[in-house]
Amino acid sequence: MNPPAGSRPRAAGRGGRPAVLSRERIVAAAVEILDAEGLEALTMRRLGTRLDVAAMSLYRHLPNRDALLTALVGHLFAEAVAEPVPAVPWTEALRLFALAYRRTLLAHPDAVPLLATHPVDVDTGLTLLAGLLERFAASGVARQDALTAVQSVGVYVLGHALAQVGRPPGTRPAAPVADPAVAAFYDEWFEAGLLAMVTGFERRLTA
Amino acid sequence: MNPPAGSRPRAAGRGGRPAVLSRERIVAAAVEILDAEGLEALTMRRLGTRLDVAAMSLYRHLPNRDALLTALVGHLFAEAVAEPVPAVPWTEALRLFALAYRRTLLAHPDAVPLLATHPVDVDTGLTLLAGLLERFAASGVARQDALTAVQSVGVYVLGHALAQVGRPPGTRPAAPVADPAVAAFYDEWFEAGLLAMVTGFERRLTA
DNA sequence: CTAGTTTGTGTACGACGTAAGCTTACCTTG
DNA sequence: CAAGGTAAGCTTACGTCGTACACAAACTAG
Repeated sequence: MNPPAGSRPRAAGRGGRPAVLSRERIVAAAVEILDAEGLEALTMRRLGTRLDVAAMSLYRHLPNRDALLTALVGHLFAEAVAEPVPAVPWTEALRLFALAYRRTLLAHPDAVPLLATHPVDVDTGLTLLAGLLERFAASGVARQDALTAVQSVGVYVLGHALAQVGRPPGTRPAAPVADPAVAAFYDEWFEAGLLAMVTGFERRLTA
Repeated sequence: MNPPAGSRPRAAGRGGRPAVLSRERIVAAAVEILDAEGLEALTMRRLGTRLDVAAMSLYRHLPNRDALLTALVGHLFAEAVAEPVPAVPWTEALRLFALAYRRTLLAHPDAVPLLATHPVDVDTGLTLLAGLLERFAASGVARQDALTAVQSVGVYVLGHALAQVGRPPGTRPAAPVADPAVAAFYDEWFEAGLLAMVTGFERRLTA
């Protein structure tokens, strides 16, 4: 999926010093730091060190730290909904979306507050969700109603993940909630809320 | 509700310099700064200035900034669910909770990311929601099911508010979304998701 | 070789959270 | 009233953060 290590992203423009950095490389390194050490460790200097580069060099590719976080959010959201949507009824597709989104969020617990704070660009989001929206269209559900259902579920998944990964203060290790009983509790709660919402929409949107 | 301005919170202990500060006064000032100038402006120095006090004085009442934010969250959540719960069926009480919670969140848009990041202490939260939970009990709904429903709705409300107040970068004024068409869009979306969830739970929890 | 262009670097500034020790203003005891 | 105790607020200082600005390096085109 990546070019062989050692190759360099060739700029489109003509001359100039060859770039050792790129937006993607920066974002990927940011995700690694985030997963390994948490949000507080994700500073420009630390990220520079990780990439063997001065902190200021990052600003050639991103206008500021907030843009980095936004890019990171987009990256993770794309990862979450990357799988193609199978040809199933929209209720099932909606469930699959919720599960995949949640799986990604829980795989990157320290990113969840970022998803909450830096909303995914709406146009980008809708493009990524085109496959899902098509399942609604295939059943004759109006686009507006489909958007409402998808957004509502998305918002529920994010909110639920926030509740699950939220720790009192800055408890770092951010234990992956090794305790299986706790995990089961959240799983069941998640399922119940999701089921309620999906069946609620199903009743409303099917004639 | 407040003692006449000028009175000072008398400490319980014996001697000592009279306190001009108190946790409540600090939290109240923090809310004012947050509403007027946003989260970024809510620094310890700025808060000190607002209270005519050195920044370090705040640390006599709070261990660190994060504790301030947590206290602020608790304050707002309590404000949100302060109203007594009327003797209505749980489906209606659940709707009322959702509306009141959302109203508070939208009244303090810059606090929404904080609510997302600093979870309300669960025991405190359940105490504040006792009236609501009692409506479920009155209909014979098991406590566990009631908790699931309430938490699910709470999570949905918060997630929805995040989506509504979330701005691209650090767009400050944080316009109260003066545009009524935009507000109506979010209102309708909110209602649709809430209705789906409540009716979904209703079908499951009523024999 | 020279000029042009892009990328990475070094230095520096202002703001932040907050640790440590000092001062102030009250109460109690004599 | 004087002396001591004690809690609240203040001053100073440190380390870290994001990032502005001017410069050096590494390439391509002529």
